This record gives sequence, C-alpha cells and structure tokens, in this order.
Amino acid sequence: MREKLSNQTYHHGGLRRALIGAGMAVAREGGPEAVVLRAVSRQVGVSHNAAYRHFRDREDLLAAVSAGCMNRLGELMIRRSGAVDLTDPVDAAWARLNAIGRAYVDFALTEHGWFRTAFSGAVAHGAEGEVDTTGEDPYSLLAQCLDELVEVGGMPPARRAGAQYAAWSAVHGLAALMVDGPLRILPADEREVAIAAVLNTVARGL
Amino acid sequence: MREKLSNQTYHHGGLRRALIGAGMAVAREGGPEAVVLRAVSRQVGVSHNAAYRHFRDREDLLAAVSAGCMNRLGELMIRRSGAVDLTDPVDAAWARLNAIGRAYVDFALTEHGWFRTAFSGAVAHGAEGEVDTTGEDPYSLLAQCLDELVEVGGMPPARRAGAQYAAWSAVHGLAALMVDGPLRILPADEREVAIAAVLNTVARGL
DNA sequence: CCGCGCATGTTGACAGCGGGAACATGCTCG
DNA sequence: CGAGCATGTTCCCGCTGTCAACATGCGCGG
Repeated sequence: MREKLSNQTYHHGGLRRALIGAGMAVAREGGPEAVVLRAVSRQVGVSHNAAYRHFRDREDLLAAVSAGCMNRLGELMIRRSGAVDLTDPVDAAWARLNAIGRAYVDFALTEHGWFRTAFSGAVAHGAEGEVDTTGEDPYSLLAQCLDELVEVGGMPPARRAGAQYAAWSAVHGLAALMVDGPLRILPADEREVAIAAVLNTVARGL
Repeated sequence: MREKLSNQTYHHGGLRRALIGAGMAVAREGGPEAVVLRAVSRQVGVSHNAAYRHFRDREDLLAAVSAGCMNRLGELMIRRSGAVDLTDPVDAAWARLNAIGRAYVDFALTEHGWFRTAFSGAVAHGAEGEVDTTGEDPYSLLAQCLDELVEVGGMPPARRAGAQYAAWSAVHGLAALMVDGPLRILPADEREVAIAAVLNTVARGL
C-alpha cells in the first residue's frame, strides 16, 4: 500500500510527485536550468540526495518535469480545439488545426518557462512511462487533427504523411524563435502578424 | 597598438579571440553547456579569471561563441546558395531558397553542437558588435533570397512580409525538433522525407 | 632614457552545485 | 514481535562561477 498520496505525514509518501510539482513550479519561471536538484529538494522540505531515491539523476528529474510541461501543452491544445464550434465538417477541421497551432504558440509565449522545459531535450532514460500515452500529447493531437482533415476531404490523402512534419515544424519553429530565438524582441502586434502568416502559409501549403 | 593579433607571445595579444576559438571548439561537440569558463580558459593555457578581462561573465563569453556559430551557419548557407547554377531566374531563385533551407537543416544535423549553441539564447548585452553586420547572418540571407524571388516574379509581393516568418519558422522548427526535440530519433531516410516535405509544403504555401 | 600607470593576467577564497558512500529510521510483513 | 528494506539524512568530494587582492610588463610622458 504505497498509494496514500495525500497523507499528512507527507514525507514517506508521494515525494516523487512532490518533487515533480516543485520542479514544475520553478520551471514555470526560469525554465529548465532553474530545475536545480538541491533547490527543488529544499523547497519540498527534504534533504537533497533524498531525490536520488526517486530519480537517478538531475537529468532524470528534469525529464519528469519536462513530461509534465508537455502534458500541460497538450491540455491547452485540447481545450482550444474543443472550443471550435462549426457545423461544416471541413471548416471545422481546418479551424481545429488552426486552433491547436495557435494554442502551441500561445503556450510558448505565456508559459515560456514551461515551454522551454518541455523541449529541453531531457528524456527519461528509465521507465519511459512518464509521458502520458493516452494520446493527449501534442504530437498525437496534431496527428488526429490531420487525420480528420483527410477524412472530411479537406486535404488530399497523399499529402497526409508530410503534413505532420510541415505543420509541426512551422509552429514549433515560430514558437522557438519567439521564445528564445532572434524573434524574441518582436513587439506584440508584429508577433500577431507573424503568427497569422505562418499559420496561413502552412495551411495553404498542405 | 593593440592589434598585433598573431603575435607569438600569445598572451598579451588576442586572448579574447583565443577564448572564443576554444569556446567554439568545445561547443562543437557538447553544445552551449560545454562552454565552461574554467575549462575553456584552461584549454587556452591561461588562468580562469583571465577571461573576466574580456567578458563580463560566462553568459557574455557564451554569447560571443554563439555569434561565431551563427556566422558559421551563415557561411554554409552562402556556399550552398552560391552553388546553384540555373539559367532561368525564377527557377534559380526558388532553388536558392531551397538551398539555404537545406543548408540550415544540414548544419543543424551535422554540426549539432554549434547549432544548439547558436540558438542557445545567449545574447551579448554589452557591445552588441559581435554578430557580423555584413548582412551575412542567416536572417538577412533569407531576406535577400525572398527579395530576389519577388523581383523575378516568383512570388506575389503581397506575400513577401509573411514569407520571411513562414520560411524561417518551418526550417528552424524542423531543425530544432530533429536536433533535441521529439524527432531526434528519426532514422536517416525518414529524416530525408521530413525535410523534403517541409521544404515543399512551405514553398507551395508562399 | 627612465619610471610610472594601466591593461592584462594570476592567486586565493567562497558559496552553490551534482553526485557517491555510509548511516539512520520507521513501515510492513512474516 | 522482530527483521528487512524502502526511504530519508549526513558527510564528503570535485567542479563551477564570481569576487577581491595582487603581480607584471608595455607604452607613454618627462
């Protein structure tokens, strides 16, 4: 019986969970480099080195936090996609694609620490069971969206394979360039222009 | 007379240059986090803290190295673009656009340490004079390419503004995803498919 | 031609970090 | 009820970035 979770003793219990939570808190502002083993442990009220009972490495902790950030991104994409309310199935499919693209960029801009952490390149080398396999990760969501677009006849099936790469690359690249890249300095209104341009251009190209 | 540069005394002389050089060497394999002040100074044969006479901080050194990496990227793009040899001006312009896009991705894949360093988010907060303003940085090169495309009539002028963002985002996103992102695991042949898909899709969309 | 000053490089010290080893403790199950 | 093991602690190490104080040698004014 190791699943008490909300036990008030707190230590002896969900330390792993608590560390990931604290990690996400510091990552939210400060990005991946703020996920410092000692600092996170301190914040949880536990000695550093306690973390080593749950993570083999700082990298391993970071990977878990990173997976958490990725899930947040997926959640936002789902929410925005679900808000699309159009009757025509083709229009709806395009609108949903547009919505998840915008969600991706918005997430990067408003939660820029989380975004950078999600893509910090830390991957669990251990169990790999951290990222939710419920199909709600950003990549699967995009895939579903494109599948739908093909089904309703909004996109020729021959294009389906490459579309995945094109759409993801365009949106991810824009987000990356605006978050730490050379486009970081773009004023807010120009940002809007850039987002619209990227989304429209790739949609035309699909 | 502080411009001896290739003086054999070596210390007292181009330490700054030497540190950047050593920084680029370690960054080439190991990326930005390998640019460690003490290690770099050690490799140059100078005491750590000597670096502080030329850089205010580790971040500042990293920014200089980063600018160097960006220049390398620009050089490759120029070389590849120059290799295009087509008579029809429209075809040539498209081919050049394609060439610099491929160069960008190839650079990311073959010099992945340099690529990551170039976009590590370190920016000189000091003189800002590190990045060459000769118009040979990747962004300006893309701009020239698109200008040419409009001039020869390969692209409607109305699209020119957004094209910059779309093209850069797509190519940068693909590179980022393949270098540390989730597409890191892509086998070489599938990589080729992805590159072609992204390049073609965005070209269609412009 | 000399000596002084300033740019440049060195030495020493400090706190914070990731990580290893040995030790403590308390829950659980036989 | 007692033993074993998962979990957390303590101590230690080398490494890092950065600060302060010190050394040195080249160039310029006298």
